[in-house]
Amino acid sequence: MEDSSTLIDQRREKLEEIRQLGVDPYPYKYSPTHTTLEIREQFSEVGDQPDETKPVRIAGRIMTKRDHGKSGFAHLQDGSGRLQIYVRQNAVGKDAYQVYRKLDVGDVIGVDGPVFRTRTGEITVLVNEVELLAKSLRPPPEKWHGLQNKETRYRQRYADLMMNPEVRQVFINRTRMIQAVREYLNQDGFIEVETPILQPIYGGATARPFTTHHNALDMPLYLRIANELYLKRLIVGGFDRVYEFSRDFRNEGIDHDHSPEFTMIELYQAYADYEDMMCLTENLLAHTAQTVLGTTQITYKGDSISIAPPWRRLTMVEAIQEEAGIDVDALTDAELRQAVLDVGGDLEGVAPRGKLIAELFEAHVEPNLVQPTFIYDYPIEISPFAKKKRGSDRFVERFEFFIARMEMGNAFSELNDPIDQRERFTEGAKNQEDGAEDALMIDEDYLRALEYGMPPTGGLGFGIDRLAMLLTDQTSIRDVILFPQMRPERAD
RNA sequence: GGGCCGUUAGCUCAGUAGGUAGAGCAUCUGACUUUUAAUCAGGUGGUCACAGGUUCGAUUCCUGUACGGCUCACCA
Repeated sequence: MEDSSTLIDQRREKLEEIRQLGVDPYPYKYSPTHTTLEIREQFSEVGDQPDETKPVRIAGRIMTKRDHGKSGFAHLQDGSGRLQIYVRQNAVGKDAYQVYRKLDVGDVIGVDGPVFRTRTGEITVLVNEVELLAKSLRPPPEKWHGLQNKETRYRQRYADLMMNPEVRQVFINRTRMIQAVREYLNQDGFIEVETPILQPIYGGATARPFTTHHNALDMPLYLRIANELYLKRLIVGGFDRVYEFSRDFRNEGIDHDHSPEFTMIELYQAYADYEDMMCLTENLLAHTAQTVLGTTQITYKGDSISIAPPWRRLTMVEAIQEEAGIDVDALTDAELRQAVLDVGGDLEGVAPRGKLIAELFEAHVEPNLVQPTFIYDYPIEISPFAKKKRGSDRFVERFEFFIARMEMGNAFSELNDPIDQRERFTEGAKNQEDGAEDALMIDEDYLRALEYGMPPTGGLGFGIDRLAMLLTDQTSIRDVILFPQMRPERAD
């Protein structure tokens, strides 16, 4: 990172000059009275005469600077926006003005003075005192185009955020979205909990984990791929409604909607089933969109989408019938295999019927699900933690919901029969003999918990990052994660 | 993993049908006390991602590497 630059050299020289003038370029504190936004609001009626009896103090980064001899304009940017300041030599004094002239775009300063409106109508602080709060040594990106280069934007998110207000808004909306979800669940009697990220046995999903090692215990540990099984232990323990925003880690590919480190929310509600979860899902997301965006009508990649309940609901079998005209129940195993081959599916090993059905669904239906849609009743073979559908041995009470062609979340009537659960584990663990790293690990402690008895429970999980993408109209998951994972830069 | 594309000044980008490069902004010097992409005058700034090859000569053509983007496949 030691890239020599004359621009940086110049700023270091200025830093020394400022010190020579007796100014500390890195003081300890400043006490603003207002944010720039508060000034905009409180002084919206201000006239062209500054009211010296109502001085304000604001602090922020110099984003533009226009010097005019013995006066100058600049824009300060703080967390709430930008505001213009006007610095005049005969207001701040000659010495202070000398220091001000040495300041650069990028420097953080505090100013004190009254508010007025300039000839062109812009609300402006007429500065009586300037204080340098932090000297910037690295020149910021260009003021007009901002920072465009995607690689730099991801690697130096700080520069991206300071230059690109729309990026900042994406992340503010992400946070507000999380707050809206939390608020809704808290009001609905849910308790937010924290469960282990380091897990001795990973479970609750199928994915390859990140592996680490605990020295003192001398044992392997895994970064969680899901927190499902811990939350259900809490249901056994008597927390009837729990949720957790869970940073999960999956050692898989990276693309526009997959990140090795991502955020899910999982929630569990005792005495509920998957239909209750459908209602909760659509109401929760509608509330969230309404809170963050003020509407349930959103636009994503040019598609107009309504989040308002009720959402379309259809079973996986119905969906395949509708979109592909294929009645999977009428097909023999061989015909089903052929149907999968027809859509370019791969049939490694002995694919059970349920997997074939899911393949057909993914190929024919998933790409068409733009409006919010619940797809329910999944094949049992791909759903080891879901309870069998009432009256069926082949399907389970599970749904996933899709919006804008993205798989957003997953829910079940949770399997609470410990004997059935053990069989599902055993079935799933068979994959491990094939060396599959994402095979199910038998979690004996979880089975023990179920043996104590878990009430009937509805569970739901959905991807926070994907929801953030949807609500902020971003096409890549990296654009809703502040510091996306990147390969290291080459050391020069 | 495959395919396509990109990497040129601090930033945003041109460009060289092979003869070592330009603009705008930023920066520096000077002028300027209501500007706002301030203006005016004059300057500085680049191993053209990295390494090989072809060539009298490569930033340009070829090959490889690194990093990134888009996309297809896979996993969520």
